[in-house]
Formats: sequence, structure tokens, C-alpha cells
Amino acid sequence: MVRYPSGHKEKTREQIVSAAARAFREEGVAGVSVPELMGRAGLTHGGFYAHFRSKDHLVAEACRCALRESSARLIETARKAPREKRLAAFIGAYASPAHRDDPGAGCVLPALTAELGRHAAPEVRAAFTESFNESIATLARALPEDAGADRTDRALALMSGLAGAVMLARAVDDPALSDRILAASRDVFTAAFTGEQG
Amino acid sequence: MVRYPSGHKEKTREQIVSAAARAFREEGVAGVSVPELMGRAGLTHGGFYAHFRSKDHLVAEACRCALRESSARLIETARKAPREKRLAAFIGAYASPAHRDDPGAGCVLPALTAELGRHAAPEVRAAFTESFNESIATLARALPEDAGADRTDRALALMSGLAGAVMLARAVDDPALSDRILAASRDVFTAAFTGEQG
DNA sequence: TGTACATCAGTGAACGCGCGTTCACTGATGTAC
DNA sequence: TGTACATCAGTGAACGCGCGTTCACTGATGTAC
Repeated sequence: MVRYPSGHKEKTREQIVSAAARAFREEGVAGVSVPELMGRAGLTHGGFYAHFRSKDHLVAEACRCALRESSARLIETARKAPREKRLAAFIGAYASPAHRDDPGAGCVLPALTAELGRHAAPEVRAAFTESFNESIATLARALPEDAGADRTDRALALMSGLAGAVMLARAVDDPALSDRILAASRDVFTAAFTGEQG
Repeated sequence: MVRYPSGHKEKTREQIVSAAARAFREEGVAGVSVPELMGRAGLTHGGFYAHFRSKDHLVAEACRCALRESSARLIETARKAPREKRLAAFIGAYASPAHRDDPGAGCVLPALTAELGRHAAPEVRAAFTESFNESIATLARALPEDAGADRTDRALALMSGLAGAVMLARAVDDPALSDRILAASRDVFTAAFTGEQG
């Protein structure tokens, strides 16, 4: 009764979502067409609507996928550092040239936030907000308790700073300035958000 | 010899640039078509290419115009505060609900940076970088001298933080969370970048 | 002073193109007998 | 065991549309005589 092995269609669907998550971060949602997306997943465009009701529905799912995946990756990196230096390791990995230079595998925030703020369908905004809240909660748990302000408040400010830095470092024309934006943000935010100097 | 008063064409050109500067910040560069732009300036689309060689050339000019205009506006706001509180006033005005809710009149950075980092023509990136450097220089002059790190470095980190905060506050689905992002950023960055508490 | 002409900012129909989406079709496979 | 059939993930031509851009034209005005 099934011509393809069971679970084949689900696997294809996941491949499309995964290709989309990368492509959207690289080129923006408006910068990737459905035919190009399906091509990246090794398919032709006609089959798209057997998997998703519309491009917007895929955007919502790819957004969720990308935010979780990139959070997981960054947390993994931080875990490799000794306990006391994990926050500094996270800041260092986030505001790094490697992250700047590989948006497709990086955090959604510097890549897609501005576009989602303008044109996203309600379900996309909801997916974005939900995943953003999860990331903030994780980051808040990594912040030291001893400072004056609420941990969630500090996590929101730090996340804003890091996302802004990577976004600016990607847009600027001058490689030295780009590196400097990252280095300055690493130093200043590490000093401000951890007890120790970065 | 001239059917329109002298300087008429230049005036029209400025109106197009000004309309574009607002429209691009509101809708993104890709989100505004040439016909829509010309409509906003009270013209029809056919005349566009008598003023600009291409849409990209207008983007470069509108970008420069918007960055300077929004810098000037924010500096003006800060000037109204007493000398010692100007930096706090700037931070307060930047990370404000009013700024979040009026992107068309606001700073270019939270609105267009991500898109320019991806798709911008070389002349657009150059215009962006040049104007960004001017803004950073102005902001650096407003920072206190006494802290450890270089003033330009601190200006880069602060600008990243503020741009990221406004961008995130615009994208998030939940009004309370949006307000909190702004308030947390105001408090944390004021404490970190001025000597005093915000 | 009155008329014919030159100027040129702005008009709007038209172009080729790629978009998101639809749909009749294909063809490899598991099942029925 | 061998053949006919049903299934359905994936194919690719086609749709209407709006994009950036081009271009022959319009029409209000200043100038020439």
C-alpha cells in the first residue's frame, strides 16, 4: 500500500524544513522562493503544497526549528567550558567571526528578526515569540544571581546586545570595523554581564 | 526655457528620497516597489528613472538620508536634557515605545541592517558603513571618559545593544514582553554605560 | 501685444521575468489473486 | 510464482500577478519674433 518506506514523507518534510531554516537565515524569507527551497531539498517545486499549506506555514515551522537548533548548538559550545566560564564562553561564541560568517547555521535573531517584525503572518510571529522566550529563559538561568537587576531583564538586554552586534558586523562594509564590533561587544558585555573580565 | 520654477526637479528628487527613507524603514527595501514609492511622493512610476539610475541608487541615497536624519533627531532629543544626563536621555529615547512604534521616523539600524547585510549593492553597503561610522563617532563623544574600555568600543557595544532591543521589541508578539525588552535594555545599558543609575 | 515654437518634468502603456500556487499526470512499489 | 491493479510522493506545465525598467508621448510654460 505504500510505495515509499513508511515515514518517507515525514522525512522529506523534515528535509524541506531543515533546508528552509538554513536558507531563510542566509537569504531572508523574501529572498528564497519556493522553487529554490525545494531545489535545495533535492525536489521540484510542485510537491511543496503536499507538505505545507502555504509558504507562511513553512516559515513558522522553519523559524521554530532554526531557533531551537541554534540555541542548542550555542549551549553545547558553552557546556564545553568549565562551569564558571560558561556565560563568557557563550558570549564569545555568539559574538564571533565564525557566527558572523555562517548565518545559515547561526542564530535566527540577527538574521530574521527585522523581517519578521514587519511582514510575518500571525502564526509566524507566535512561533518566533515562543522560541525567543525559551532562549531567554535558558540564558537567564546561566546569568549570575548576585547582580541587582532581575535575571530575565538582564538576559533580555544581553540577547539584544549580542543579536545587534552580529547583525551590524554582517552589514558593515569594512572587515576591520566588523571585527571590532564583535570584539568590543564581547569585551563590554562579558564585563557587564559576568562577574569576571572576559 | 524652464516650464517649472528653477530647482523644481531637485525638490522633487528630495521628496522621492525622503519618502523612500521613510517607506524603506517601515516596510523594508524589498517591501516597497518603485510604483508605490513614487505614489507616496505624489508622482507616477514612469518618471523614476529621470531621477535615479536604478532602485539601488535610490536605496543608497535614502539610507544615508535616513541615518543622518534619525541621528539628528535623537541627538536633538538628548540635547534637551541637562549635560550630565544626556547619554541617559539618548538611551531612554532610543529604547522607547515611541521609537519602536514609529519605524518610519526612527533609526535605520533596527529596521534595515539585516536586509542590507544580505542583499545590498556595494554602493549601498558603503553608504551605510559611512553613516554608521558617523553615528558611532557622535555617540562615542557622549560617553564618559572614566571607564576602562576605549570609548569607540563602548559606543559600538551600546549601539548594538540598543539596535537589537528595538528590533526585538518590534518583532515579538506579546506587548508586555515587547515593553519589557525596552525597559530592561534601558535600565541595564544606562547602568552599564553611564556612571549613574537610569 | 499676440502667436508659433522649443523645452522637459512627468505620464502611463508595455516589456520580460520570477513569484506563489494549482493541477493533471507519472511511475515505482506493495497487494490481490 | 507471475501478472494486473491501486496507491500516492513527487513532477512539471500553467495560472494570474506585481516587480524593475523602458519609452513614446503629453502639456504647461518661457522665449522668439
